[in-house]
Amino acid sequence: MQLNKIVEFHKALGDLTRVRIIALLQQGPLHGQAIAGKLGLKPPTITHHMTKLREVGLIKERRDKNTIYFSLNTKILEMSAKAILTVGRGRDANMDMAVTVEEREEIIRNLFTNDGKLKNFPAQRKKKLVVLEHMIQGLEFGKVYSEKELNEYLKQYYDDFATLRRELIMCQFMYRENNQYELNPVELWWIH
Amino acid sequence: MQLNKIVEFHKALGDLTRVRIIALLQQGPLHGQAIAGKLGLKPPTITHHMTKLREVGLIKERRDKNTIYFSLNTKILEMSAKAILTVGRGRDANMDMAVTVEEREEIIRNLFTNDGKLKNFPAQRKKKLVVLEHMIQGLEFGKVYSEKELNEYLKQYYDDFATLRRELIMCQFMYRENNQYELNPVELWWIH
DNA sequence: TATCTAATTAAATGCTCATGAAAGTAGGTG
DNA sequence: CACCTACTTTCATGAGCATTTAATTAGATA
Repeated sequence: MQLNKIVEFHKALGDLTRVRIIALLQQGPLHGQAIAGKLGLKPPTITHHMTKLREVGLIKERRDKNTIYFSLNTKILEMSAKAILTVGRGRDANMDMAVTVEEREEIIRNLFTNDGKLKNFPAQRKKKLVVLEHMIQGLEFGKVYSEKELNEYLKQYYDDFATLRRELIMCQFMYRENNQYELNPVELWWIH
Repeated sequence: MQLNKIVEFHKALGDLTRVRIIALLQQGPLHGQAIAGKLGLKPPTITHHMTKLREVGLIKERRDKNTIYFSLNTKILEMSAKAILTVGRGRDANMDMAVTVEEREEIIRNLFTNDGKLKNFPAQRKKKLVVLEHMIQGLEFGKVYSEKELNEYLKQYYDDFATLRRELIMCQFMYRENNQYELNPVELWWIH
């Protein structure tokens, strides 16, 4: 898994309020005001924290009338929690250590314009992985994308979105099921 | 594990520099200046981060002349990383291994009056655990109680609240930090 | 002794972020 | 329509913290 993802995950849990929210959601789904009540906090504060937790993929939600029930994405929680145990080791080392932070930054600097557009799609596997991993940062974990949505998203980086889409599947960053696309669990990225 | 400990652990890993240090130490011990060199940072910065990591138990060190070799305490890393997976969970589920539901009900029926008062505090360990677990059901998980608040709460069950308070700590149902009390997550309860 | 190296401390700087008040949005109901 | 409820957005405040420079401590060596 990418170092930044790991950092963001732990940053999300490096706050007492958010850990208490996790503890509450372990018992079952809850809506916002219930959480606020149990923790003695105001609704805006809960919104703020749920946003943080959602950004790292830890929250699933279901809407009923104008009440939103939050629940825990335990799959993501488990994978993210275990990521730190293997960082810098084994297969992971080949991605994150063989490609140093400086190298990664240089690859991205060379292959993307200042506007964030991809200049050309690299053939070299190492660069390809860096580029793909960089572009999917804007995608949400656990969310299902239609092919149209995914095309739109990819087009902001590169006109030949079909190539990008195909590579995302072939390199296991994403998973396709009857024309719907979803990010693969981070675990699978290590296979590279 | 204690909620605050979990937070401190994740706070320690919620920083890119420290995660990079962890990744480096996964490969083997390193001394301070070597870490500084590999990360492109100054020695004081490394000192700062090693202090943070040491505070949550992640660092072992060995001194050779005036060089200090840091290495990773992988045991602590693993336990701390997994703590978030069970926080807030299990309340009733995990206790059952020691005592059956029927047994528990009989113990509570025998030792509490109809008003819910505790008749006397049992010496037998098994009964003691059931009684304590029963009484803390009214406490909020994740909330910090002053000693005064806790005394007030316990007094509703038993006049000798000091005994109850001491036993709650000794049996690991609660955790005390500078005269503030908090419920321990369930996974500690059945250690003893 | 003086000197070199490694690590730490102290102080300053600048950035990140948790919290809540006030105002705004969205969906549902009478 | 007005009204209610649940949630979000914006903004201000204040606390925490990552980083570095300069000075200091500690150990080893010649």
